[in-house]
Amino acid sequence: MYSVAIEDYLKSIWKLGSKDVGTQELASHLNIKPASVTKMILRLTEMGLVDHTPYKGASLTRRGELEALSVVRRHRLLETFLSQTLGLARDELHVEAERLEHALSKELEAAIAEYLGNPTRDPHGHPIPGPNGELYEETDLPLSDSPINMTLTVMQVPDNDSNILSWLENNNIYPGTKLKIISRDDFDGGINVRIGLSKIRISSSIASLVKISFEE
Amino acid sequence: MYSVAIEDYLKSIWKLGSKDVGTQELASHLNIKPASVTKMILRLTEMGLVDHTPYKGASLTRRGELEALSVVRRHRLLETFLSQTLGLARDELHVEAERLEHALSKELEAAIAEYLGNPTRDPHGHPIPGPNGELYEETDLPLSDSPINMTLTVMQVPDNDSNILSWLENNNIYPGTKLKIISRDDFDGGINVRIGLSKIRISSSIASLVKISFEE
DNA sequence: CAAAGAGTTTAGCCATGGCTAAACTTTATA
DNA sequence: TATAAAGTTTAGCCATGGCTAAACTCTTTG
Repeated sequence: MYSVAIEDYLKSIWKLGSKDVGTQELASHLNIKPASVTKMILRLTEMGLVDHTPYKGASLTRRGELEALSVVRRHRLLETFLSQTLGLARDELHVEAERLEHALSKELEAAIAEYLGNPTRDPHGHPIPGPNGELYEETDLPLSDSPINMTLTVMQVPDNDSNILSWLENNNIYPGTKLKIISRDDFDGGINVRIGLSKIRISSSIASLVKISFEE
Repeated sequence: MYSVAIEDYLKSIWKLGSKDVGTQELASHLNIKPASVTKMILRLTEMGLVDHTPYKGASLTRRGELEALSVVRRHRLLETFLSQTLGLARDELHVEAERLEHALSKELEAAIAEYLGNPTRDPHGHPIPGPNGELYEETDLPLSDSPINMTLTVMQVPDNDSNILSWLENNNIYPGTKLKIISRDDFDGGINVRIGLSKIRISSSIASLVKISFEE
């Protein structure tokens, strides 16, 4: 079993993409100083969880990736569980899962998954990796890049910013919401959207965090 | 927020009673060497959580006691929650709660307590301290010291030994079970008990871990 | 009541995972 | 293309919380 710190590093590298991740980028994501990151990356490399090219960046090995997926699975199962059982609001889930994920045994993970009926999405719409790291193909697209005048279904909202989340919630934007882009403001990429009867404006930075699909 | 290690020390001292706890006793309870315990006890004393008399032992200050009760509350709420929601067996609960208890926020603790209807006993029958450390008077008595030929109600079983727990469970002994002591073996304190239609023998060491009441 | 034994503490070591300051690479720019 | 800026690494420090070996204190017992 890996330490909390190690699990957090792997999860962060995973979230920051499949490319080589820079020391600084990782450091700011983890709220840690770059020098500390370098040191830990060396240890993770030693452990075979990460590949590191000095001055270039780090990426997960297959083993590291599987471990990261396991952490992500626990996190998203916990969010789903806390939402279902306790009815926590979408913007409270992340923080709680963030700590509990490190204390979840394989057995409890399995019991929760079964209780929930092996869900494939968490309450933010994020895909939940399978018990062996299986992750289905993502086809959801950023709202910011979506075509105008089509009915879109919100599939994913961000999980880690409770301000954004409660703003979205207050505007009835969450997985399942149907909406239509009416127009796009060329100067800054903001979009004007119709949801049911109301019209709202969504800034481009937020629109890029919301993912949609065209499916019914 | 205190570290996992500190929370474990406080909980252990609390469990080992209100008297001064010796270094060795604490060490074996925590699976740690005595020298390490001494060092930590000094730190806890520094922090005002423990009173320590060199070569005598340590006991909790009021602040330390409140913190210990908070950990115990989280542990027992979690056991109750995992039992209710996921239906985990009584002998699986302890191990899981043992790790989760350190990752539970005040908010989640409150949400769980409310969901459960503010229970006062966990699935092993142990009293759950209130949110401010309130603990009601214990009146349950060890089965080993109980009178013969009276109908007794099992109130508490141990939580930390899954072997004993599953043995008890297999013999239908858990909180709520009615039983009657038929006779006591003088040579070793073992007792013979009737539960429903069956008769079984319970060794004195196990009988001392089961607590009963005379109430209906 | 002195010495052995049991229990406790001290001293000093180690791994983990942070930090700052300084050195070193790489990249971008004048 | 030399140099400044930006990013990365190294060196060395610290706290936490373990460990062993040795010293110390208390209690027990011959």
